[in-house]
Amino acid sequence: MADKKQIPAPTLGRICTYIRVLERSTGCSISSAAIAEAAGVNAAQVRKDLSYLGEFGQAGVGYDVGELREALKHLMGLDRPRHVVIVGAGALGSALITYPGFEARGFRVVAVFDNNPAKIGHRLRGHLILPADELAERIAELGAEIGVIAVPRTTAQAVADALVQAGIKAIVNFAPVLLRVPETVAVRNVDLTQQLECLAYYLQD
Amino acid sequence: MADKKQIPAPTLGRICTYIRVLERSTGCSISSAAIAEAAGVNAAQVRKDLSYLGEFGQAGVGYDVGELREALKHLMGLDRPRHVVIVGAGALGSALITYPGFEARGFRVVAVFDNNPAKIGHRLRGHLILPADELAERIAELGAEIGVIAVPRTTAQAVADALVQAGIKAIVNFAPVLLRVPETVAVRNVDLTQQLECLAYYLQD
DNA sequence: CAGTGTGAAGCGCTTCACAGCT
DNA sequence: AGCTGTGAAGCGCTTCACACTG
Repeated sequence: MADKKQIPAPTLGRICTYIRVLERSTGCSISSAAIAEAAGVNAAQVRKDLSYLGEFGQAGVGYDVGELREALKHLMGLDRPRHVVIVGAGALGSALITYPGFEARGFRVVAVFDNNPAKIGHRLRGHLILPADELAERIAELGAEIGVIAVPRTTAQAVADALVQAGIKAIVNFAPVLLRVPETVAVRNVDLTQQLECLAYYLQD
Repeated sequence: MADKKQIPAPTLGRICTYIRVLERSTGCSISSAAIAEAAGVNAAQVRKDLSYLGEFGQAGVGYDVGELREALKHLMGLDRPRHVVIVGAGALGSALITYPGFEARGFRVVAVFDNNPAKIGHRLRGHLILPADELAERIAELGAEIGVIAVPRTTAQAVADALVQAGIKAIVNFAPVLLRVPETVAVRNVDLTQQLECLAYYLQD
C-alpha cells in the first residue's frame, strides 16, 4: 500500500469494532467508556482513535450514535458497496461465497474463479465458476476492487500476480505464503493454521 | 491466558513462519538473513526472536536447519498432535473440517457439533455431526484441547461458555464478537469481514 | 570474513492525567 | 458533575550497530 500512514493499522481494526458496537447500540448517545467496554479496549484508546476524524463528542455527554457510526463508515470507505472476486473454488472459497458477513456489510462476491477444468462452468452456491485465465477481463467488466486468494500455497503467488495485473489494489490472502506485490497493493494475510499453532504454545506447561 | 509473557505475541506468529521457511528449506544450514528474506522481516528481528530459545546459531555459518526447526516446533508445542473440535456445521465449519493445513501440521479434527436438529446425526465430510449439548462429555472422552467457534454471532458466547465449562483452554473464534472468557483461556479472533473492511480503507482516494 | 548475539537507540502505539467544555 | 480531547509519560516491539566467534 502507498503511504496512508495517517491512521495506524491497529486503530483501523478497532474502528471496525466500534462500528459494530454502534450498530448494535440502542441509545442515541454513547460515551467512550461504553464503547470501550463493549469493544474490550481502554476508554482513552477509544477517544484517541476517534480523534483521528475530528471532534465528534459532546463534552459531558458523549458521542451521537448515528452520526459517529456514519462518520466511521465513511472514514473506512464503507459507505458504498465493494465488488469482490474469489479465486479458488475449494472448500474455503465455497464457504466464503456465502459468508453472511460479507453481503451484510457491503461486500458483494461478483465472481468465482478456478483453474480446475472439472470445476469450470459448474455452479457453486449460485455462482458460475470461471476459468482463472479470464481474471483480467472479468475483473474489469465487473468492476471488482478486492481479490480473495483461496488457492493452495503453490499457486497463490501466480494468482496474486494475475490479480495485480488485472488492476486489483486489495487482496485477502488465505495461503500460508508471503506474497510479493507492488507497494500500491494492500494485502491482508489470514493464516488459519497459524492461529492453531499460536494456541498450541499456550497449551503447554 | 495466564502469564506466558516470556515471549511476545508477535514473535510467536513469526516463529510459525520461520518453521515453514525451514520446512521448505533445502540446505542443512541457513543464515538469519536468508530466513528474514523468506519471511519478509528484518534479519535482526529473526536473531532476536531466535535468541528466546537460547543460542542455536554458529557464528560465521548460521543455523542448522533441522535442529532449529525441531527446536522451534518444540518451543511452540508443535511436537505432538492436538485434538480440535469444531462447533458450527455451516459452510465455514464444513470448510475447516477438511482444511488441509490442519491435519498436515498435527491438528486433528475429532468432532463437529451443531445445535440444528436437522443436521445432527448427518455426516459432514466424514464427520458425524454431534448435538451441541454433548460438548462436555465428548471433549473429555476425545481429549480435545482446542475449540473452534464457527457459529453465528448470537450464539458464540454461549458456545464459548460451554467450551470453557468442558475444560477447553484454547479457542479460535470466527464470530465477530468479543468473547468473555476466564484469563486462563487463550482466544484468537479471526474476523473475516474485518479483513475486507480494513482493505476498503486503503481503496479510498 | 561471514554471521551470530545483544545492549542501546529508535519508534509507535497505549495509557495516564488533566484542562476544558457543557 | 460528567465526559471529551490531548500533551506527556509509559511501554514494548523493532532496528541498529558492533563486539565477538568459528
